[in-house]
Amino acid sequence: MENIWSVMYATFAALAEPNRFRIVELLRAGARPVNDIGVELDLAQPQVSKHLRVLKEVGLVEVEARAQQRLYALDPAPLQELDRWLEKYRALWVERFEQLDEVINAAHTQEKRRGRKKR
Amino acid sequence: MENIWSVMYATFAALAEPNRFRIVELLRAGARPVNDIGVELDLAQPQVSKHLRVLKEVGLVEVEARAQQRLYALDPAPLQELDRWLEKYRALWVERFEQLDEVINAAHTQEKRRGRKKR
DNA sequence: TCTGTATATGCCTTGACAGGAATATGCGGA
DNA sequence: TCCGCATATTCCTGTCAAGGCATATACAGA
Repeated sequence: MENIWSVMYATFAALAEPNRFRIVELLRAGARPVNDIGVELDLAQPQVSKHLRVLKEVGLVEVEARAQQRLYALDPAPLQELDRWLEKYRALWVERFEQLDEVINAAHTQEKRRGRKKR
Repeated sequence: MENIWSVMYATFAALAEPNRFRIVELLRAGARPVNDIGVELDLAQPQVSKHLRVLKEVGLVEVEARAQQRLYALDPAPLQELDRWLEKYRALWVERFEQLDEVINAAHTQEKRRGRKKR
């Protein structure tokens, strides 16, 4: 059995590769056949196919056969997963912002205080 | 000069490694010294140090010296970047949802229509 | 059925990276 | 100053993934 996060690792790995990231960004504008992608991003056709395979395996992309070509379209589902995962972290940067705010206020009031204990 | 996305690739690469991902998840609850992390996640100390180095390089973590130990804390800034990047994609899953909705409605009304052209 | 176009797959080489084990470094206390 | 604890670094090895190139597959049209 697999780790519950394994899907996320795979998604991260897929997006960590610059050319795949570019493909994802490109497909955001709409579906494209393989050759188109290669031309647009200046990649050899076999490499495009291979990258698309990886993207398909993690569910970031889906194919539709259109005569002899394949139309690849972005499937945002894994990105939505990522978004849900980030949810847990949003509180952190809000908190950070408040801390920063506090520091600024402290500076403004020129108030000197001893280092507070961490919670 | 670097690609504007290079920071994102690095963040993705950092999070694609299961043990680093676990470290990030662990640090969400608060800062920890190196040894603590190793014990908690059952990792050898050198590996923890190495993973922390990578996390620090991408800015996901920051260190505070505390006597002879180092307290590692999560820095959510890169995650916030990620969040901002995802912003552009949120519209996609909303759109998907609406398409799905449409399909459901169509099924409910038993309406038969010819395949519409893509926009 | 033969051909050409679009795409997928296989093989090879190379580079990056993770874990393991040994060792170096930094710092506080006696 | 010497020792010990906490952490960082180094070296080694194995694995895996990406690019380049050649080739296989699939399908439409003549």
